[in-house]
Amino acid sequence: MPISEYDGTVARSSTTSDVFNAVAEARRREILDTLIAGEKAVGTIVNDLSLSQPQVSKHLRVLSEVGLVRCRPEGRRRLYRLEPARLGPLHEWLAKYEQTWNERLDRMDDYLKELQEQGEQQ
Amino acid sequence: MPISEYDGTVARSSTTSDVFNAVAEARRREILDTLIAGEKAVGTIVNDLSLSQPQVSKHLRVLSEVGLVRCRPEGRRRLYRLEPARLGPLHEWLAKYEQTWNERLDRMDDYLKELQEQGEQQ
DNA sequence: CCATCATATTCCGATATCGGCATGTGTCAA
DNA sequence: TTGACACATGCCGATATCGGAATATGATGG
Repeated sequence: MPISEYDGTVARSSTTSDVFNAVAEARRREILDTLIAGEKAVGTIVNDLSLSQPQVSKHLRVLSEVGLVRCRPEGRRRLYRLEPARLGPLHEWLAKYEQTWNERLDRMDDYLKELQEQGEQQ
Repeated sequence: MPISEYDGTVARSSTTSDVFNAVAEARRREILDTLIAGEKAVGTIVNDLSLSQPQVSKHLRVLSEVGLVRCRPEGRRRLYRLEPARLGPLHEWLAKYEQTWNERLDRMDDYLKELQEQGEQQ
């Protein structure tokens, strides 16, 4: 008799721990958006976005864990600010597609340039 | 007595239905990545990424639903191709942060241009 | 030291999500 | 028409995730 039978199921890996998933939640994006204006206290975010305080704290925690925001205590408040550099992975991933994205436009551009050069030669 | 008591819980909205969440899954990103090379059949993706066939089909379904890929039947196979334009929302959202991101570099750039123009004037 | 304000954390139920497995559907070839 | 191939779908269990409510922590002012 084996010590343990085969389970047949697979453990899901935690997903909240990377930038892509952190940003996948609409509320978290809203929080990031509101932080573009600058450093804000939790209470300010709660008011601006009409979310519950625990909700905001939890989302800020997720954002902190992936480094998208940083915290600075000021008196009894905590000011959160954006760390936009951490969007790097997203940006880099997306960059691969922008080339594909623009390929048609690029080809069109090349074609137009070709026409133009021919015109100049004649 | 009320017809129904208050539940106290809140229904979660489906998340897989927007581009951000579609792209949040690592496997789905891999699938998209492998499609940059061009149109591929499901079986090809299965081989290239060493995933199970149903897994790939399901992920392709999610990607289809948000328009990130499109399907074309060819014989008994189905060829999927990228629809990079659908990454627009992601790109636009990110664009807001690249400005913040590059602010320092931009200021540096402005400073250099200023120096250069002064040099040309003299 | 105590009351209060600001925020974080914990507990909970409902639901979404993922992967494996089995099966359905559709197309081709003999 | 039948069988094989390519893919899609349905069902399942385990787990992740979200929001609400209550509570814990921590700083401040009197």
